[in-house]
Amino acid sequence: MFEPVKRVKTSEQVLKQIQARIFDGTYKAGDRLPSERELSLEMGVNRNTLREALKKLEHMGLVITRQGDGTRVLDFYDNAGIEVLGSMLLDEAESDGRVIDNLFEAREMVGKALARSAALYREEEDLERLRAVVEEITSEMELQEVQRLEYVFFHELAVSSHNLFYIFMVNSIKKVYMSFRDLYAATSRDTGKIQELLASVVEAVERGSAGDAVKAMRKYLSYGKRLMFKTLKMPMRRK
Amino acid sequence: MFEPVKRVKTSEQVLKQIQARIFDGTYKAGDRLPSERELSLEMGVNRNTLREALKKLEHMGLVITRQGDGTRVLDFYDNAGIEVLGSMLLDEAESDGRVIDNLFEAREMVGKALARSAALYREEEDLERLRAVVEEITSEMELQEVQRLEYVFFHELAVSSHNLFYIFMVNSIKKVYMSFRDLYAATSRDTGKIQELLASVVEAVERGSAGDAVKAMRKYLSYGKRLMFKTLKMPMRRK
DNA sequence: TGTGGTTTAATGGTTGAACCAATTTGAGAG
DNA sequence: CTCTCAAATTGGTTCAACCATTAAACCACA
Repeated sequence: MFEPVKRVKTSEQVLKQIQARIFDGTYKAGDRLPSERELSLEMGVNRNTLREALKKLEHMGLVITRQGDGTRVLDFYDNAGIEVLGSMLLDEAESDGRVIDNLFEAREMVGKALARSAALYREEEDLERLRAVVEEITSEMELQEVQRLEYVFFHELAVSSHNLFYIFMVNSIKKVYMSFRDLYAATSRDTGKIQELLASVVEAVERGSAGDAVKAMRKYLSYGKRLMFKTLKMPMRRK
Repeated sequence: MFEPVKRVKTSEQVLKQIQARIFDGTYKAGDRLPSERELSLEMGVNRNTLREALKKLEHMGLVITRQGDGTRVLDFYDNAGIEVLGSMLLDEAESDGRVIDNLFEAREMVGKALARSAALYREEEDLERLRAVVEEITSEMELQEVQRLEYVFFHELAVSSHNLFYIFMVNSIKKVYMSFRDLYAATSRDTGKIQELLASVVEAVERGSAGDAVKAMRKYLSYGKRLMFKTLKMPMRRK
């Protein structure tokens, strides 16, 4: 199976370069970046293209731009939004396992919250969609497809909770996970077991039992976590 | 006390206009926006300026742009990231209280997770910073300043958890809350009580007792929630 | 001495026109 | 009906110029 050729836009390459310098500390918090005219000249791109990259950095909370002054680097611990985590994973400067560990802890927190809230607030139509997703999982599927359905399941849980915050948060998280999709997809899984675990979540949600839904979710989460850490040959270090 | 004068960039106004049309359904999911040349002409701005706005919309997950094809509207329930919630609040089309309710439920979930994780993983230096924030709260303070410190407290809790995901998530949430800062700041509060409630969270975190930290956090959260709903003259509808 | 006004230089914001590159469309060949 | 390829459409990039804001230097005056 071939991978689709990825065309990289110029502005995207520019973005990555500046971003890398922020993450590795070349540009520190408080520093002022060279002027747009200088930067564009140095990188050999047009000022408009460079500006596109700067705008995205600003939106991510990595820099702040003020007309007449310049573009300054922000402390990303204080300002960066959740989508930055994906970029950091790709730069893999922090890939000592700490970030992965962090992600799995968050996954647990979010998963439980979704299960609980869905059990409390789901409507009839929600149940149908949840069941449909679980039944769609088959053993002949490619791993990437199973993974996609697991995301859809989380999304449908969020929708079932009827909480806009949860819905958008799941979307944000999905983008982060997409960054290390390959790694995740390399983890072998028993699709039958996954289907079974998710089905029991749906069952509890259907009964409206928040406690059982959380328990079922925990089982599913720990199964995935165990497999992942085994694949990574990484110890589960956190409590 | 004066408010700083807000200068609105052209591209920002363009952004708002298109965004509004997406939220109110004028542009539906799947629709193709008019071409950049058309839109810029119609709005009376330069194509580059318009493109800046489109780029931001794309980054938010509201549209997708493909060279040669065009710019298409996405279903924001499936694609929008968490930062969109702020924009939706401002457009206040959904301000029937539902979103506020959603936010408070999420606030509870996040708050507890932070308290628990901080109690488990905090270091000595973290405690000092947490204490410092709590002590900084005084009764003579303006409400906006108290509010800022409450955000700082959450941020420091996230830092204490040593979980990058939590840190960035708090940053994202902060941006959402900033959108309805005025409303939040209009809620009268007993700063002494707040200080006391937060202090007991710190105390539990210091002892490393996750259970107590969560309990203390719950007290603090429900105090703020009660006040807010009273101010809004809104019933707490959700379970 | 310092307070406020003015000038100047640097920086980002916006504009306009032109051309490049990807995609879609549809007429025409087979 | 299907395939091919040229044309039209759309976003991506470049170039050059000018506008708006900011900060710093300088100056006048009390």
